[in-house]
Amino acid sequence: MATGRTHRPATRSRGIPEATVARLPLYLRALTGLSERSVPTVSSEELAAAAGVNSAKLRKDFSYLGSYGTRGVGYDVEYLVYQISRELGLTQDWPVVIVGIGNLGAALANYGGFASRGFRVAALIDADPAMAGKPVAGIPVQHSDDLERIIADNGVSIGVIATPAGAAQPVCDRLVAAGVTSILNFAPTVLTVPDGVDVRKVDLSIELQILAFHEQRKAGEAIEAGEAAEAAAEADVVAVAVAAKRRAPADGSGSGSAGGSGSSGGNGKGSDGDVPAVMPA
Amino acid sequence: MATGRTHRPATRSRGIPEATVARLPLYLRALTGLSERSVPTVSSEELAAAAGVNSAKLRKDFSYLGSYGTRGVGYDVEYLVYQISRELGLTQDWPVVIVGIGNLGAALANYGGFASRGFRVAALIDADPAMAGKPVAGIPVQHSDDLERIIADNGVSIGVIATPAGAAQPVCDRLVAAGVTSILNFAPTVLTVPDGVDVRKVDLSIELQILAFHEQRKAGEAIEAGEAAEAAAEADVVAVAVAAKRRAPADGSGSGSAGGSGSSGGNGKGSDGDVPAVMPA
DNA sequence: ATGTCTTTGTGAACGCGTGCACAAAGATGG
DNA sequence: CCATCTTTGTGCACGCGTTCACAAAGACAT
Ligand SMILES: NC(=O)c1ccc[n+]([C@@H]2O[C@H](COP(=O)([O-])OP(=O)(O)OC[C@H]3O[C@@H](n4cnc5c(N)ncnc54)[C@H](O)[C@@H]3O)[C@@H](O)[C@H]2O)c1
Ligand SMILES: NC(=O)c1ccc[n+]([C@@H]2O[C@H](COP(=O)([O-])OP(=O)(O)OC[C@H]3O[C@@H](n4cnc5c(N)ncnc54)[C@H](O)[C@@H]3O)[C@@H](O)[C@H]2O)c1
Repeated sequence: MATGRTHRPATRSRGIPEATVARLPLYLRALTGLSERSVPTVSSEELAAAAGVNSAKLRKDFSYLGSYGTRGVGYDVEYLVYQISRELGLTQDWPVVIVGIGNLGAALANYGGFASRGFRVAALIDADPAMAGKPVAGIPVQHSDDLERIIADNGVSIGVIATPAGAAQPVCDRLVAAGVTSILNFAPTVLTVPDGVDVRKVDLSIELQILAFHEQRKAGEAIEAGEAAEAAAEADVVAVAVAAKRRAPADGSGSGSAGGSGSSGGNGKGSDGDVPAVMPA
Repeated sequence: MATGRTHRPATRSRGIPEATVARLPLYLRALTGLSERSVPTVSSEELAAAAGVNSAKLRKDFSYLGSYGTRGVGYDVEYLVYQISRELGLTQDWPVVIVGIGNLGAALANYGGFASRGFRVAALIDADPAMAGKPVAGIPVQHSDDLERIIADNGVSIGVIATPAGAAQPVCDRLVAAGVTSILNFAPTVLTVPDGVDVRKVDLSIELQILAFHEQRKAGEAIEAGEAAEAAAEADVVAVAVAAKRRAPADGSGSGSAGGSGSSGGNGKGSDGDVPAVMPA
């Protein structure tokens, strides 16, 4: 998940909670799908299922936008699509620049989902002189010397950074100085920006590490359970039916549906008994 | 940020809060930087600044791992690097498969940051027969017919999905059936998985929409302020002319009241004054 | 040994987000 | 017009996450 705003301790922006804002695009996507299939109305229950959220949460989210539903019927799909689009600012055109046209930057430039919702790739910028003029996804790459002019000429307020980590902060500073007030950062660095500028980051490495944490925990629990259950013979399974032997540690607590997990941890490795490289004092 | 776990209402995994787990990679990155510069110890204040978080939060995060600091001194960098790595499961090897080797998948395969921390690209999988055998980032692409065998042979438990949206759920199902229990999804779809399987998603489109929301809000506020202050000269909040002609309808309603529905959008503009395609009844 | 100074670890308060549960609103049928 | 049935909108309670603030722990100097 690309998470992480910077600064702004959850300022209830115009009355709409941040968590709600983050879900609106999800609803919008589900609604667009319904719209294409000409479904006229949808209930909170159905839409919530399509978006993968709780229906009460969805209703509360919509309540922040106003009362757009009809009791006993549900929500008018087209109308809701319009309202959410307007709320998110998608009824206007957002020129975007991508800085750093390498592997990732090029993939982003080629991404069709960009233009689909009000976003338009206004320019591609790279520091490599050899790339200047070369077209990527039909758009000629421009040299970063012209960054300020490009931002100004196109009225760009959203910038995407796909440069190496070391270049990210300097590029960010230039973008901000040139007038950009929203940045989507793919480089693995913490960007520092002045107040009034929003930064969101997408960090593949962090996502994988979070998954690894849970994966390790799952494997650990499985082993614990397995050993407790007396040297289960199912030692080196990997494929077997995933949650088949689900052992739910029955954590006891009532509310949280828990959801631990069983399942085979992939690597049945044994070599993890490493020792701290350095002791603390 | 790539956000979004699926299911699991924040089950305090092994006592470590989910929010803390999500920050550990951030700390680890900062610590690695210090380690490379041979800094022996670091205070919570310094490290927190480097990671872009509050120092109290950082100390509380570390307290979940144990008492690894020394009062009056700070934390031993090397020791902390090891502890966090171990906690995240990075001391072991995690074979990963990438499914869908298109623009994005190829960029991911080429991503160096992958191997840096215990993650190893075990295989690249694509449904296009024309791609089979072709090397991408030095690794030959394999056909998706062999998906199950590849997962099993390599003991893969983490899968990355970079296929078109339509193929994501079927691919996900096959991965899970084959034994994968953690999935990082780049396709713009809500994946449904059985209990015990973790899904995280990276959704560029959602990130942009969230930025657009705030961008619109900023523009609206700037105008409000400007008008209220009567052509005040302090217009240069950050980016002066950015989207200067937007006119947020300033819905006025306080919290919840939900009352003032009417008030038709205040955009007196000509061109962008779209009208709801359908009214709600 | 004692005092001072730095920094950790955490108790406690607070606010946000979530989900339950239900009254009210409105559709639908007779 | 009334009864019934569906579904919204939201009051409320609860738990997680964040932050403040401070006592305790230990380093270091004298
Ligand atoms: N490739 C991925 O899948 C992936 C995944 C996650 C994160 N990332 C991160 O995204 C960033 C880009 O990754 P990549 O694989 O595309 O790298 P890359 O080396 O292929 O591309 C980087 C590009 O940035 C350009 N560049 C360098 N300095 C610049 C500057 N100051 N101004 C403008 N352009 C500049 C380079 O000329 C190059 O074209 C890196 O920070 C990487 O860590 C990449
Ligand atoms: N390119 C981006 O920057 C970007 C950004 C955000 C999200 N995405 C999403 O990532 C996904 C991939 O984007 P892309 O630009 O690389 O698309 P792409 O069309 O270039 O690549 C898709 C690849 O998936 C393969 N594929 C299709 N069905 C498959 C199946 N059933 N099993 C295995 N492989 C299959 C195709 O052969 C193709 O090689 C899309 O869902 C897209 O929306 C892409």
